[in-house]
Amino acid sequence: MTTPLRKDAARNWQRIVSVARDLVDEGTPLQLNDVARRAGLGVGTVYRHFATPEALLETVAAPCLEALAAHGRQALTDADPWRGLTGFLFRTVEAQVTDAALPPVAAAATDALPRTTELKESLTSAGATLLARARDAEAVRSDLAAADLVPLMCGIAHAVSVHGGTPADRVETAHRYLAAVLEGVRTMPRSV
Amino acid sequence: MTTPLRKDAARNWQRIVSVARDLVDEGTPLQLNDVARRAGLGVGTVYRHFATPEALLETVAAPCLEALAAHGRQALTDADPWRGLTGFLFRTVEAQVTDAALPPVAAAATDALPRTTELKESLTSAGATLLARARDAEAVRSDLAAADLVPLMCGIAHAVSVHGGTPADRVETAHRYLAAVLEGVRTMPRSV
Amino acid sequence: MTTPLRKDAARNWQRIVSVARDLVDEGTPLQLNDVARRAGLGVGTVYRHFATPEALLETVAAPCLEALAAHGRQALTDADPWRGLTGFLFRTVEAQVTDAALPPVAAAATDALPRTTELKESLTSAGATLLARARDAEAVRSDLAAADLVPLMCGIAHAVSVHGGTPADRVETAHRYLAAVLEGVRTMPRSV
Amino acid sequence: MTTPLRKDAARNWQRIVSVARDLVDEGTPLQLNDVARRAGLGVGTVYRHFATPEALLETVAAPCLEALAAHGRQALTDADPWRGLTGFLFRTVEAQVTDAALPPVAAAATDALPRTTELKESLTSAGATLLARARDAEAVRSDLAAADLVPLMCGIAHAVSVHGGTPADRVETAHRYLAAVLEGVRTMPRSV
DNA sequence: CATGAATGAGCCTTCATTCAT
DNA sequence: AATGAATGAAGGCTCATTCAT
Repeated sequence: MTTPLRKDAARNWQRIVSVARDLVDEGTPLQLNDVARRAGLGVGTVYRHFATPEALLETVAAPCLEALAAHGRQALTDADPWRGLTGFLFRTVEAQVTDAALPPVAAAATDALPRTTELKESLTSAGATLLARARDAEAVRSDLAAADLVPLMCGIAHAVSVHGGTPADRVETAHRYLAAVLEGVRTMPRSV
Repeated sequence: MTTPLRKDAARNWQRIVSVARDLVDEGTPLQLNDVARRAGLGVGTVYRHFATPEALLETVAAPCLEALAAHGRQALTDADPWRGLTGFLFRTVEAQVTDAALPPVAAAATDALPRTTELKESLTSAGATLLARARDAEAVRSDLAAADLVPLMCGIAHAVSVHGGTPADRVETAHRYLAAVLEGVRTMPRSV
Repeated sequence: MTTPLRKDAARNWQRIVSVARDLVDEGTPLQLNDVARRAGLGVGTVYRHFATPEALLETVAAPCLEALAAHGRQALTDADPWRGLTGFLFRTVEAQVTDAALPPVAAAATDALPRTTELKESLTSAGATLLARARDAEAVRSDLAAADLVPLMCGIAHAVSVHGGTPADRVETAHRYLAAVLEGVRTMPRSV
Repeated sequence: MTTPLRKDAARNWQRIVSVARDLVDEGTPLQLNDVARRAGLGVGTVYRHFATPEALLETVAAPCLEALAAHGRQALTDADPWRGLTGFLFRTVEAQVTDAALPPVAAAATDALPRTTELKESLTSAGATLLARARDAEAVRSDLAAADLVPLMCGIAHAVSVHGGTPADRVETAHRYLAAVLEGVRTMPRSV
């Protein structure tokens, strides 16, 4: 994709992202100066790699977005449209409540990195296709639009964080909330 | 409740709250210095009345919370438990997407003012009672807990804000999302 | 003019201006943080009084501009138009080479403080009137425009600073340069 | 003079100077990092060729200084000492208001490159000789010293920049100002 | 009670220069 | 010779909060 970094630069890049990951995990707001200090690097180095906190956050979130996108592609091969859609959405909310880097990236209207935009578009389009298939199979009510999927996932993630609890609780809560929403938008009575 | 304010103090209190309301409405972050300047008062005066920005925000949100609480009390008198519950929840989400002061207050784990805690408890308990009645009437699935109501309302409000749109759009979107969730938690065969 | 400052605020204001005066005199660039440190005040205090370095510099320059403006008004009463004009211009260049705060303020296209604009306009208009009188008395060539006076004063001041020398030298050099220019723009052969 | 550069090094040198010329022309401050980026070269390469921004600026200014020096030599051959002197000075101010690289180089008390010092000395000495001849011919007042020529040219250029206007205006203004000064230092009764 | 000046930690960002690759 | 990553001092500015008047 991009020019490969020099070995030492790559090591610093990794160190920065790793420190940022830790900060995100402990709920500390990402501040580039702070990251630099913790990584034992000059501020300038951090700024060279990541022009803004958002760019760094998106980089931290990227692997998880990649994994979701991969899952999205795979879900499209599912023979059962409903199962494909719901499986994808469960994974998505799980990711959102599990990885603190995701919610702000998912909710942001504009992205700092083109790669983030690509990934988000990939996810959006996977969701849209999965939804269209489920609708074609008459498994989903017609008043659920593709444009509602991202907001709903963000909403559920937010609901979970308001609910609180341990990480394990949170995953379980996310499942319950998503199940309720899915129950509300599916066509046929069936068990999830 | 509290010691009545001297007339001039009361006027200042009003002026501060009114300025804060305007700031909230225009999406400006509440800064007490800023409020003081716009109100034509000294910072100290503002601090005397409101120890923190949160306290001021809660004061701004209070009337709306009062109204919701009143509606909650009234909903308890509804002969139809399902209608009572859903009416209350629709009002609640409407308020959240309509008044920018509410979402942060609703989602906060701790309150700056005792009055806010009272009001939130009042709402929570109204919701719990309405839910219990609906469940007793077998209108609602048993896996929806009282502790889920607030998170779900916050989640829907957040989903709406991610979705975006004009204020009117937002109300409509909030209705759709709440309708989906309610559809997912009700017991009876759907009517739409 | 403006609301009188509280006594302590006035003392800080004075201290800031005085520190700034010293910095200007020793040729140090005006930096508000620096001023704050030297004045033993918080940065915020300096920023409260002077929003930008330019505002502070203009404040430092103001007394000198006031004095020039006063001289300008007095020069208008001189019975000899040529003497009025040249006296005013000599004072002006003297000030420019004597007070390091003046050249940047005089050359700036836009001012930070309204008061500065007023003073500069006052000087400009005094110069214009003095020039018009001298021209009416046929003491000055008609191709010297009012709009040339400020540039010429700035130019002479700059020439002097390029020439260098002790402060006393500089005043003398300024006189020589101005004398040459005046010799070039006057109508009648006469000694300055 | 210097060791001849390898062909690629020479190409880089050219590229750097050319980029710097563009930056100067568009009024952008010369920053070596910036130059490197625009030239598609490493910073190190730029630093190898030009140790400081001043050295680069002087290199950019050099051709123009060379041309002036050449004109100075030629002016010495003019049969009319006054015409030789004034022609030289007109050229000089024109260059100063036309080429943004010159004023800072001309006004600097110390040079980064020996070559610059040579060129400036060449110009200074040409001016001194032209002035001496004009004085010998009694075309110029005796109180104008050789050491005044550079300051006066710099002063006029500065006056022009304070006056402002389009490039064409500026040349015309420069002519007027120089004409006034010359008028003030010449011995003969005026013709203009 | 009201005032608003003062505080200063804290964050952001730039850029001249060095030096490992 | 060329590269460009790294450095980190330096400067800019904001804002929540205190406290003398």
